[in-house]
Amino acid sequence: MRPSRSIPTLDDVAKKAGVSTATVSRCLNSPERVVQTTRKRVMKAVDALGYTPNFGARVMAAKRTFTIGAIIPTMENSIFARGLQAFQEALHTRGYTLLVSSTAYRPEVEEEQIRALVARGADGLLLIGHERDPALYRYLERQAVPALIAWAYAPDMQHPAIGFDNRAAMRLLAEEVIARGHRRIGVISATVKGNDRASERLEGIKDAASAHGIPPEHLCVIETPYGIETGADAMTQLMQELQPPTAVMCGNDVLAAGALRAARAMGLAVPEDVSVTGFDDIELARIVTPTLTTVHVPHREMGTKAAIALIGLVEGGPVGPPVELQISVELRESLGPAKSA
Amino acid sequence: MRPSRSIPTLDDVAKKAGVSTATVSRCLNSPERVVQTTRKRVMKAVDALGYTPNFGARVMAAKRTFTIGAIIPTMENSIFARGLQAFQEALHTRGYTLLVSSTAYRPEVEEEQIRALVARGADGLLLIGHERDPALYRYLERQAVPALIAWAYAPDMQHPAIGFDNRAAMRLLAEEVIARGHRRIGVISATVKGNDRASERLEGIKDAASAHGIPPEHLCVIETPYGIETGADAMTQLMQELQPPTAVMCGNDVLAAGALRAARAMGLAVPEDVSVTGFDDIELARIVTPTLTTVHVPHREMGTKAAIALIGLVEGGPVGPPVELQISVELRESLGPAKSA
DNA sequence: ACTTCAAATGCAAGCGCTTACATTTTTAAT
DNA sequence: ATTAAAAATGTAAGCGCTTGCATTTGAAGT
Repeated sequence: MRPSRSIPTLDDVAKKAGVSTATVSRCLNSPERVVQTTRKRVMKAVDALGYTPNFGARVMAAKRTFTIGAIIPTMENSIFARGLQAFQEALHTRGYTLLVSSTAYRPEVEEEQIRALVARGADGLLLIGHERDPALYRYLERQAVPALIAWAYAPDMQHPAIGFDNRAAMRLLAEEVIARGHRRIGVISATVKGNDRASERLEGIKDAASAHGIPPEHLCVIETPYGIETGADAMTQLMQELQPPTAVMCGNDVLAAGALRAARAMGLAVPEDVSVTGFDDIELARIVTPTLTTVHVPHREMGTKAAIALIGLVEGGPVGPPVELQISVELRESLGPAKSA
Repeated sequence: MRPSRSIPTLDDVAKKAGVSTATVSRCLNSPERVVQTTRKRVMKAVDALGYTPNFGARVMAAKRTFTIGAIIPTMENSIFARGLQAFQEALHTRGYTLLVSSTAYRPEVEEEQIRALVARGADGLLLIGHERDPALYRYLERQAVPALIAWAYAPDMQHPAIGFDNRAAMRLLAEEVIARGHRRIGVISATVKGNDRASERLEGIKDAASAHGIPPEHLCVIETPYGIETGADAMTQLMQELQPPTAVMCGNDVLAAGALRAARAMGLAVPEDVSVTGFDDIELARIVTPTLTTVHVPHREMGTKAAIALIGLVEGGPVGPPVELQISVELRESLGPAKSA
């Protein structure tokens, strides 16, 4: 739809500067290969015309875009934001540009976005979690676009990855909860389908429960989409049971924030009447009242390392083993001893 | 760096299907122009080869990308996230893809990102706020890339825009504060330089102050970068003055959340000892304790309308006047009457 | 069977850029 | 001065795709 009038091309610049297009191209891409005087002349022409190289043409000719794509489930909250920001910064200092798309947790949208980014010549991709259609991995391989998986880790993963063991992390937290005497534990989990992080976290809780003689099926699990509202609703429901739990473990901090709000609305004191835990340690966790006991994830570190690793792959480096990041349990106010029955 | 081996091209598909490249191209872009039987054959070849059109080549030949770029100051918090999500959804249903970049509030990065997106063939751009180097606007015009400005509104704006009047909105809120008897008002503003939203909000407070006989220079203004920590620090500083303010107005909800935390840390009750207000009404505002009095901005509406407007521009529609969205003051717990001296 | 015309397909010219290779200019050594 | 080597620049061949125009095919009408 753009008027073809006026957008200057390499040719225009070349003409204006009285050189060949090759020289202009070299001025832009490897300045050291053209002598000062000509370079100056060319640059002046570039400025005068307000020339910007046409990216499509450039990609086509050069096969390289210095663009990395990231596809995340959502931008609506800070879970990925922090890590992504670090990722972007690290890329930027290394001369790469980041393009982000989000999928609203819908696999078919993810596929679409992956294709869009690949088609746009992304040199590499950052993907969240490892659970997706194998055909997609085959596609990426075929297109020779390296993809790095973040926010997930398992020692036996097929693909380059950087993350942490969601299951073990949540288990660690659950151990803390159980150690404080909680036996009736409610769980508010994010939707498990197509979300390996959510399902692994849930498993982690079950692991701890089994280990301490609590039959996993005694856990009262509510699965709900992402959000503060949904977290609050789930909490309300949990606490209305005949035998309400003494502790509610949430799949992430956002759900936990909702749970906290619901507890307050119901006149329940946290942690006196009921304990609540989260996961991710986003800023929210320190702001809510009471402050939230949660699992701390080194988001920024993950983002930075992901950038370095991905650039390594893009530039032809070898595929290293999955990288596991250390998490830690942050004990804060929202977790207390179980209320004696 | 991709091995040239194997990535299938239009030609490969054409050969495999025994037709010309033109026919394959038509199959992909205007299927109705090719007869069923051939189309099937071609599609089979496409699938068999795992063919994806090369975007660069496509752009170059067709001049149209169905891609919209958005450049936002930060992804680290939900201020833009909510609106952006709506923006993306609206674009998606209309067949456009959204690519996002962030600038960390640095103008030179913004310029870079704008160029990157334009070069990548973005059909249109979403920009936040109107304050930027005029040369950039000229550049966009020259490249014939329509840009829509969001999160800002002023009746006399030169460019297509959708947003709200930050100054008037903040003034409205300030009136409420003053109406409750506050005369010593502290202000925690985001960095004003290069950020018209921040400076207009500040002006809004001054407007209200002047109107009620409070000399604007009596306002105690602290300017600080974005963040919860910085907000908390500013609050601490403010409350240590000899004559601490009875109300602290913050430039956005995130700063206000920090202020609230600092108040608690200092043993100050909100709003009994000091009132606090925010701006934006992000989810945070309802979660903090006490809940935050703030200005509600219709983020999702803004995102959706921005998408529609921008697509209109991209598809050659006329440039409408700036659109003003209605905001409202949300009175919640954090604002109370001034503590009598 | 023989036009006529529309529908389907093929041909080939770019789109704007990079880069191998060829050519010219400069530098330095004899 | 003369010449070889190095440095700077130019030439032109694609990169993979779309699309105007030419050609072929097929259906319909006589």
